[in-house]
Amino acid sequence: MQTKDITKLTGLDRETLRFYEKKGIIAMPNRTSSGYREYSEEVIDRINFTLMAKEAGFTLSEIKELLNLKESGVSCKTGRDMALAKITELDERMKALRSMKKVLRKFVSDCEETGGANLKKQCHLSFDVKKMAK
Amino acid sequence: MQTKDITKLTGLDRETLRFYEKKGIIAMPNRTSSGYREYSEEVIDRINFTLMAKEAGFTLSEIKELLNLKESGVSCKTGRDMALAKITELDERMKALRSMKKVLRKFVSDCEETGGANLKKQCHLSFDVKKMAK
DNA sequence: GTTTACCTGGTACCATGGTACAGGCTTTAT
DNA sequence: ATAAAGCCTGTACCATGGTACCAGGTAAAC
Repeated sequence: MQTKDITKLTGLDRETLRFYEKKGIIAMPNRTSSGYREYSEEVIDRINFTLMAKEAGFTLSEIKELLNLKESGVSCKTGRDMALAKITELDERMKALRSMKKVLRKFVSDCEETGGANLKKQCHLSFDVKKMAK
Repeated sequence: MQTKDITKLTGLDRETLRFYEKKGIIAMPNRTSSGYREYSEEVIDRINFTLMAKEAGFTLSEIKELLNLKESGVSCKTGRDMALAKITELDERMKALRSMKKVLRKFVSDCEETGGANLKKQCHLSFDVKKMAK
């Protein structure tokens, strides 16, 4: 598979692909005799993982670390501990997502009650996070 | 309340506070006769909201937009639609968090089965997102 | 056999979200 | 009254995560 195929399958563009290669997210692929990159299927999974992890709020260097756990020769216990720490982070982030969603839903329902009046009058986002978190 | 008080209550430092002011996240506060900033309580809520929204994956300019919905004179319907769009984004993001968590938990349990062997041997993160999403 | 699409490396540029001075005034503590 | 702590504006700098362009080589289609 060549660059073009990967861009089609992942939605990433050529430049981003090269950028991820430089950052160690994807391995340096084999080359054809003329120097073109020849990717294996595996890269697709790595990229999909990367996109998901990014959406989940991880940075590229965290993602790289996770992707390379296998090759890094780190002990199983260390790897496990890292994963557990990431899970804790995810739980924190989920809490924020839920609070945020609650705030937005409240806003939407306030809006609907006014039946289209100007926002100034009745609807407003409550920023009192402590109250909303309850 | 002065700068110092706000930094104590929010954990943000002075520079970041000024940065948020410049970005329109927090309003330009009143000043004492000597030019010192004098904040009202409201700013605390705005900052807490901002921190939560950031954790939930929103950018500062999205956060600004949300915080200023009230003052922006936008119609209720428009505001409502914006909020609904954000909720959809949050749902997408939550899906990514859940997939990610599943991947990490699988990894942890693989690790535990090996009883401390080297990572290379038995544990590995599955990057096959499609498979994991099931 | 040439046009067109695609690839190469290299470098420069961009926005976002801060962080770090510098140089100077104000307030508080000793 | 003088030092330390705090605040002011302004500018410069930083990392992250890309994006865009350049000059040229390659490959496929017509």
